[in-house]
Amino acid sequence: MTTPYFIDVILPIPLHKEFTYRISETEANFIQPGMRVAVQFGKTKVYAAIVTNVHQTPPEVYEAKEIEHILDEIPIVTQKQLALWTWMAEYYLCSKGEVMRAALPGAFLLESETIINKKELTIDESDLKDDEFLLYEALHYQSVLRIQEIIDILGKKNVLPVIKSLIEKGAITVQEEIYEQYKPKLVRCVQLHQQYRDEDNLRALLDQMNRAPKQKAVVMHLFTLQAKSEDPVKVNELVKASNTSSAVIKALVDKQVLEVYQLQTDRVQYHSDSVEDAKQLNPYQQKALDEIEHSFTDKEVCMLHGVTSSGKTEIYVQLIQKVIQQGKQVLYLLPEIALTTQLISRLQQYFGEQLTVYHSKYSVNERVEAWNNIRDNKSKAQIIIGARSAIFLPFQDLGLIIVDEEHESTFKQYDPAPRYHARDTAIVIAKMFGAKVLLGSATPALETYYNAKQGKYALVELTRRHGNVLMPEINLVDLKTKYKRKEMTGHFSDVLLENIQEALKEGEQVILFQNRRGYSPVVECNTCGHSPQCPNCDVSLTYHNYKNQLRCHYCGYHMAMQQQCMSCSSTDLSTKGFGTEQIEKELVDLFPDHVIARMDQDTTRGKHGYEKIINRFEQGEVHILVGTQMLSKGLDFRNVTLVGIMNADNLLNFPDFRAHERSFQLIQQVSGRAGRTEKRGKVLVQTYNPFHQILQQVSVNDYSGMFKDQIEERHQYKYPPFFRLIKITIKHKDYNKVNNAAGWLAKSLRNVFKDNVLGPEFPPIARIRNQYHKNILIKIPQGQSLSKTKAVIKKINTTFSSIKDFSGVRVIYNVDNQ
DNA sequence: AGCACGCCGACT
DNA sequence: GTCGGCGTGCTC
Repeated sequence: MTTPYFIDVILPIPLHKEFTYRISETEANFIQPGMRVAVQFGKTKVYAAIVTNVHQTPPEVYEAKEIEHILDEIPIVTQKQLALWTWMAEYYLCSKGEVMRAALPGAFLLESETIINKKELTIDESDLKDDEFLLYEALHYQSVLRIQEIIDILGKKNVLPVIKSLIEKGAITVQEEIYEQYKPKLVRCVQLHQQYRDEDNLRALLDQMNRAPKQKAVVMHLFTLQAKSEDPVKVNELVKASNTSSAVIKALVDKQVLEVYQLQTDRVQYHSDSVEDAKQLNPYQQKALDEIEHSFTDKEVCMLHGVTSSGKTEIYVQLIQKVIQQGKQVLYLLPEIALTTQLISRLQQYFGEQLTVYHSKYSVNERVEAWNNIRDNKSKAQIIIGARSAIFLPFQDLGLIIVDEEHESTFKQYDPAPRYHARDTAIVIAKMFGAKVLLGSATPALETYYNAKQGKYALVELTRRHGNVLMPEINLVDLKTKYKRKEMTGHFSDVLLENIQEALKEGEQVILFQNRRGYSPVVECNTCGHSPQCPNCDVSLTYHNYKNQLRCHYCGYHMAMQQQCMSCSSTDLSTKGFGTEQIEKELVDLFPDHVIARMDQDTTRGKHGYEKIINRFEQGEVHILVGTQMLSKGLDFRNVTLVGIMNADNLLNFPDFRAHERSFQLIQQVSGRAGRTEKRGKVLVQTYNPFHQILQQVSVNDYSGMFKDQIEERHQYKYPPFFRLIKITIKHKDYNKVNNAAGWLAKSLRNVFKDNVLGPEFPPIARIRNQYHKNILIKIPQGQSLSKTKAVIKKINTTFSSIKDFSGVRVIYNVDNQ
């Protein structure tokens, strides 16, 4: 009598529980937590599940299914990762399955597909209906069919009844085929056939080959290559070295002189010829480095507040070097990896092959290889650089995490769950490993700076720009007076134009920032005031001049630009507001002799969209670059002396409690692009509110003033860092359902949390993709238990989902909503 | 989340 | 009469 064994697994679905499957004793001896098993779930689906626990406790109320098979030889997920997943699911109010989906490279998740086979025995065909016969016939020609093929053959969507009926009649069988996406990359290598390892045979061969000089040359080259290194000789290496065609090689293989074999190789390869020594730090950098290292003796986290181009990267390099010398891994998090090719190549120069870049745009196979290298703590995976999802990698022995530009909001995942913040999660991971965290920014997030000021984190400040370059001079331009005095040309003030002219004359480059893409956000009828709306979302359509289209930036809906008002047929239409496209057009007219480029979502589509534009600008091909947010990210252009911000007001007026902080950060970051060499850069900020506190503070680089004001406001209005936030979004296509559901939820929450529940309120855009939205905000004071709060929310959510009226209503929890 | 099951209106 | 619409409920 054998005792049964069971495993608990995480499935990649948004269900808040684990599932139990039965395994054999042999399997139980083999399976470890962190391995993948293929399991059937429900009637049809097969998933790759992650084992969390092997045990002998049978489930009480149901019969556990057996697993299909084991997918891994060794765990692909570490114990620490499993612990992290648990923490994330708990903290960010989502399921472990959702965390799993976000954490694993796509190739680790199985895809399954139903395939249909014909049975051997023949059946009475007259017994079949038309559709059934059609399918049965098709199987005579093709022994295996997939669901999609059957849909095509029968020309209708719902083919399952036909399949089911055929199974009953004994004509076909179905099976679920699972396949792994990951295929190791193989290279063809070549060696001399065994029989010629013997010297006599070899001599005979070479004599005999005198009549085939080409073939002989190949063999001789093979010897040279083998002599050069121990590594296996690749077929294409040999072809290249002996300067022949693969036909010659093939002939030699056919003659059994050579033999070809397959070898597994790493796709992720680096070729760095020279590894540079790290640069010598200047005294200020050295001092900062010493302070950081000292702080790590008693603090886990250190904030490095260093003004733009103060040389934070060199400090990171020094720290990284010390950590990898101890044999520990380093994680370097960046807000957006596509925009940081400059930084990556710099790090590659220092660390060469020890650096692994983890990129969501890499192929599934490349990501699996990076994952395995990190899990195996290979020497080429000592430093891992990546965007937020890199926190999910299977680190073995992490010593340091650097979060560069830690204030960036892209570190927070918005959709889908888990809605995690990579900076905050990084701190949790570091704790697990006993590793240190360095947060770097020129404009720290208020929360972070507050934590540093409170002594929770160490604080190191670096106020000197590298090479003593001066901070750019920031001037505010009052648009109101400029318009009144008719000193505007399009959207350009005379001051801005003069400065552009001057810069161009000096052969310098200019960056112009406008935080809105498209040509013009609103088209309005001058007769009736009507403006075209998106049919799926509650927004006006944006006019894009280049394609002569009206587009919705929320759902992608687009239509041709209308010549007449859709409401009153008047042809008197005008445009309101402006975007990057319009700025670009105005520039082309104003500076016909100069090259102007635009960088925004519309122009950077495609794989190397960013790089192309950035390269052109770097090479000096482009004189003026117009763009959105994207421009603010760590680009290092030597020749830019002027930065213009076309309109600061639409940043400041954003309806969000972080709008002011964000505006400060953004303007400061964009300004940082100006004057990175001896010549002092200049920044012109056009605004209707030159006396706005934030703009005043930006103009004199007064971060601490901004911090003081903003933190005061946060305190007064009960926002982070004093209160934690959980935003709840209720979504459904039915307006009334959203209203009722949100009302019910808010009322239940208010019973417990009283005044700390805000809303429900419709967001500024209440309908997106035909779904109505309504938000509730929960504020959690310091001292109120987070876990208890979340337990209450979970309980209310359970009750909510059991109410029939609210079925189909989606409720989204966003913890620490940004 | 999927996906099957089950019950009601538009067509061969 | 079927096809296919999407509401409901379950998944070890």
